[in-house]
Amino acid sequence: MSDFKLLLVEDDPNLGQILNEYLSLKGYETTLCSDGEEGLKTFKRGRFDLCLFDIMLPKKDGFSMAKEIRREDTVTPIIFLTAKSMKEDTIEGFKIGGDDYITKPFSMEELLLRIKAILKRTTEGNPQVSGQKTFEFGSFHFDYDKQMLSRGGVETRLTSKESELLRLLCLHLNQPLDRSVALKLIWRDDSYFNARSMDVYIAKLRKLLREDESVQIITLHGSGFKLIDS
Amino acid sequence: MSDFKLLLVEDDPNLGQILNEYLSLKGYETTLCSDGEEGLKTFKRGRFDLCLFDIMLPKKDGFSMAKEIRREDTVTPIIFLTAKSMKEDTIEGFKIGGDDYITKPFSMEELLLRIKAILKRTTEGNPQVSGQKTFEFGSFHFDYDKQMLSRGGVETRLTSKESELLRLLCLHLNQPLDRSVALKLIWRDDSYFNARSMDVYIAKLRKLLREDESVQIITLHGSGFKLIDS
DNA sequence: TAATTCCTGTTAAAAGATGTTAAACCTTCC
DNA sequence: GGAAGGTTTAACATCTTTTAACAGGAATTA
Repeated sequence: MSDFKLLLVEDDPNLGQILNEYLSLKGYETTLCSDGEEGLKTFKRGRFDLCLFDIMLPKKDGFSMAKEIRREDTVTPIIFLTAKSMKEDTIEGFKIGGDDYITKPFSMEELLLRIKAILKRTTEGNPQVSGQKTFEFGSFHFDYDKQMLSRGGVETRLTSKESELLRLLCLHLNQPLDRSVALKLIWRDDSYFNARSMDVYIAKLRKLLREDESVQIITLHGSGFKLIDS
Repeated sequence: MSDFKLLLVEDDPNLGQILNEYLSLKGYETTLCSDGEEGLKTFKRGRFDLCLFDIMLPKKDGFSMAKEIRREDTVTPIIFLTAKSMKEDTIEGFKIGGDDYITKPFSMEELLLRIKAILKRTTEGNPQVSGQKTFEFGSFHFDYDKQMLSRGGVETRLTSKESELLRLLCLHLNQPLDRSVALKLIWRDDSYFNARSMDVYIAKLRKLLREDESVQIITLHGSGFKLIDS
């Protein structure tokens, strides 16, 4: 039970409904609004831990809402739901103070991970919410913050991309990790070249993990990978 | 002792002098400039928590100054000192991102309250402008105001840029500090050369922090740095 | 099963970003 | 004007990430 309150503003009734149900299922208390003015009113009335704003909205768009909110409140994180066509730098301008964005179409899992990451960040220093930063699998110990993989006293420094990918695999230990989820979370975009880049990193990780036979990265052809620890 | 730095730009020498003295008395560190160009130059050179700009000024008016500043810095609040005759809606346009205005004649107390309110709002929970002045990490103690880093009785005097950067890293301890965020806040401009300058300072800090193994500055390739304390 | 196509594995080279040091440049203070 | 200290620029080294190229598998279709 996470007990976090989310404000979701999305005009597409189908998507809004689905997101609302999914997030409720995941333990968040979600309030759904279907246009900008209603969203803003709702925001001002209640207290929310995080906002999810579609950008194109009736009456008042997501950016305008954010701008108004930021006059009073520089803390509450806002995630924008954007169409892929959106210029990156348009959005960049709004990435001040913990804001983030996610491009449509996105998977539920992707959104959830993003929400978790942000809430973790903003609640940090709060001992009861300790995020997972270290992982154990096989005979390995992996410290995501330090970007360090160690085994039997031997430490290997990882690069940022290696760390990011290994972290995602660890979070899904013995479970499938979807290609496009990983690509969007780490590379921010699921494109052909990024996909090939990811394959290169899978190869690198495999080489590193070769030390321990009980650990492997399995290929799920056409869908993704799975880190298994037997 | 509030320890906030204010930039006051006012061409009327009498008013400027009085405000300067009054605000200093109230515990603010005030810098007074008498025209727009000087004000802008001073702003770019130092780090201020709040600006007080007269609108009618020699060389460059207050609005133009604000406009130039907002290109680089969307954070630092600005209060305009306006003549009563000024059209309200002219000013409204500039009330973006925490800006405010106050019409002449005003009482000192009124201004003080306005300043307090804004500083309170912008400092609260906002890591980038948090008023935290001393930091502990690993076996280090860092005093931002004194620009002093100490460890086991050994004190090292830091330069201002070193201090600014270390402060930002400390404010984001164990969290990513974005390159462009740091550049905009410290160098006021995210350009190629400033970025290289920042890299030089990262190297300097790393050398200083090398004393304690449990503390490191991790590179987040393509995005920034992270000060970790394990 | 053969042929085709798509997807992944692997390696190396290219491109890009950062690390590091030293010299050049700028201020400030005598 | 010169010295001292701080900051930026330049140059080169190194590391990280992406792109390219080719080799194999896996799935699909006939």
